[in-house]
Amino acid sequence: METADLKKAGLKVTLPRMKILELLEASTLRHQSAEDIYKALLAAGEEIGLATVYRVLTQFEAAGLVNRHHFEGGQAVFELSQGGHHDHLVCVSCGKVVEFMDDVIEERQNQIAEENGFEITEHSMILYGRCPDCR
Amino acid sequence: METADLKKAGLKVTLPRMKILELLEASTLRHQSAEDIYKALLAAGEEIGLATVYRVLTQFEAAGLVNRHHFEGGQAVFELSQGGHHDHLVCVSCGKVVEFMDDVIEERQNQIAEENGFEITEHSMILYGRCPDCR
DNA sequence: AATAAAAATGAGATTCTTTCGCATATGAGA
DNA sequence: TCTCATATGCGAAAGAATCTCATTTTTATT
Repeated sequence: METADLKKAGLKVTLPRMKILELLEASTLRHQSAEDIYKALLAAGEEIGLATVYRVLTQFEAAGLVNRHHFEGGQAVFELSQGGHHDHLVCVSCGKVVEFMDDVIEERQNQIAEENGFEITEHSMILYGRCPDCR
Repeated sequence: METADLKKAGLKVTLPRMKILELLEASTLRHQSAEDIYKALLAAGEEIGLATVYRVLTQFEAAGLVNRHHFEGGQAVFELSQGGHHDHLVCVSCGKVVEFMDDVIEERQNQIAEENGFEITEHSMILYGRCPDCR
């Protein structure tokens, strides 16, 4: 991913946007809050305001570059939207996040929506528990 | 449900707690925010503070009397926890909420948790879309 | 029924996350 | 390089939920 992706998304190529995109790509943590990203940028010597981080992430989300999730407890987290749709397993103890995708569940969801006459726009499915390391 | 349920839950029988419980039972809306409840109480002539509403709902949740859900966009909503576990279909247009329960999905969730070595404590599954009336 | 101790309430202050407003700075095209 | 639309940074503001603490209400006891 690079500047071309920003242009393609109809976004001007600005320094904050590039830096945030780079950080998302370089980071080992796939799920980060706006504040995490803000602090990481600060630590890297980039002086980008928190409001800008929020704004840019929201734009990235609208452009389909990132996804936003509301895991329980406070801040939203953002992840680069590479690799298609998936759901999450979140460790309530250490915060580890595992992504998964299950066709059976996806299919049942559609079926349930249909049975109720709903036209699904999106869904949020998060399993909370204790990961192997924390049990 | 009545005062006995409060005692059973280890909660003193106070006027705010009784009124809130009554309201939850009497209301046609099964999913309400703390503020909704606060306003409904006000409208009914009960002078119960918002902080108390939050406190009481949190206690009810801990006691298993109500469930709290974070649908997207703002406030948490609360529902009387009668009728066992279920998930939700939420209309993004009118806010209507439909409850559902699917054994296939529940089973797959457990399986996925197991495959990943997780011990599930809870889960949140919400399908967003447009309901029949809003399509 | 009266009383004392423990617990709950109300009001406002406070925290936390996110957004907004506006003056200044920056990027893209001429 | 110049111009203009757009983006940024900062502080203010909004929204949701919690906390503090003086006061009131319960419950248990007499």
